[in-house]
Amino acid sequence: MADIPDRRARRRAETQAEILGIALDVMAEEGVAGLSMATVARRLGIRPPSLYKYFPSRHAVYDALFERGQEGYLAAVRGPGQPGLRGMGASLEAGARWIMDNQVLAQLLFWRPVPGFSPSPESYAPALAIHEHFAALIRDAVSRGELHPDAASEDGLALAASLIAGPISQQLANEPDATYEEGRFTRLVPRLPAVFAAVYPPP
Amino acid sequence: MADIPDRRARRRAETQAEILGIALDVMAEEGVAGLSMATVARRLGIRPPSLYKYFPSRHAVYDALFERGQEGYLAAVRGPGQPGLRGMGASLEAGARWIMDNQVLAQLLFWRPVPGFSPSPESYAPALAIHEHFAALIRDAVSRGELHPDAASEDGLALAASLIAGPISQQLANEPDATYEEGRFTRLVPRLPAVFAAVYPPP
DNA sequence: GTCTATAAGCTGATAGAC
DNA sequence: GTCTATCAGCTTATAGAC
Repeated sequence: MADIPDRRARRRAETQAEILGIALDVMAEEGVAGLSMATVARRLGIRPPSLYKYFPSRHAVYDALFERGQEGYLAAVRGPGQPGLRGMGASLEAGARWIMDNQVLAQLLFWRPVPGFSPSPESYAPALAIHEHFAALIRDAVSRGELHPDAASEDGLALAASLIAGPISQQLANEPDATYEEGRFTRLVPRLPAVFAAVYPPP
Repeated sequence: MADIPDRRARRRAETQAEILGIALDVMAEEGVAGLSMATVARRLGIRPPSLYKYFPSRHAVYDALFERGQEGYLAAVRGPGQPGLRGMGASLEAGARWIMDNQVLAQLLFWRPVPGFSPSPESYAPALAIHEHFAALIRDAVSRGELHPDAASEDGLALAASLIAGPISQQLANEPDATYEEGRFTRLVPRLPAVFAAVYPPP
């Protein structure tokens, strides 16, 4: 008998995951801000009121997607697991690929397309881990003598974040349908470590 | 008698401009995608149907704003009118300031926040002039021996566009309320010509 | 947990009198 | 050119029966 609540919780979690998947589909078709609870309910095959048993509001759906997105992006940039400047390049490329494969989530994470929605602190937490991941890679590259120590300064980190945001932002806005390989701007991503090293050459 | 149609046309153009101004206010408050014709009409003090005498659809309002934005941004980057690498820096800074001062228009221009809206070819035309403006500045810097000739290649232009898009995108998403001077990312803009020159040093 | 029913209000857009 | 009236439909969200 004790496992029945577990099964219920599992079913519930599965339904919630299904709802988030449908929500992503709707956002891909109608725009990130065009998410409608009624549309999601229709596609899931339930009535709109029943949806509110799983998510108390539309914003709660956005918040869950925001968290899922942050965790997906964090996992992507952590994936390569190589050290130093080479590791930075691998992380940037993995992150760029994840963004091109998850454009809707990326818009939710990196732009502000939904009026009135701000992520909850819990959902925002992985963003800090992402920042720390790149900071650690840069510190590692500095200690290996691949970069000038100033690269690990606040300005250096801001520049690194901007270097990756640039091509990604251009690609999403101008050629959203291109693959990572085809993209006129994603093609620049492998060059970014060299750009960064040119700005902060080792002493 | 012949001037009466002119006066009518002028009044009409004034009303249209007023409508676009109100639309910008609404978008600033409700999000770019949250523009509502009824809200604009209410604030202008007319009934919603009357609005359709000035703009045939909601998309037409977006299109007019898109064009106004492109022209404003073009005027901003053309403003400095200095040559070479120094001129590139001045244009980038002027463009970044314009964007921070016109964030709603910038979102419409550089992101894709409105599902189903694509600018008409006429409204998109100034974008080509903007591209050509920066291409000419880079060619000029090359001919002055400030940059390697490769800077004027397609990849070089894409990199230049990405270098400016990066800090701007980060600033808008992470610290939209900061001024140009305060911003953690806009602060990087004056360094961008040097970054570009470090990637394409003269031979 | 899902349903019916419904609230309360919004939307973009149009017809036709004045 | 602006108005009233209205269409046809949508929205988020809730109450309460089953």
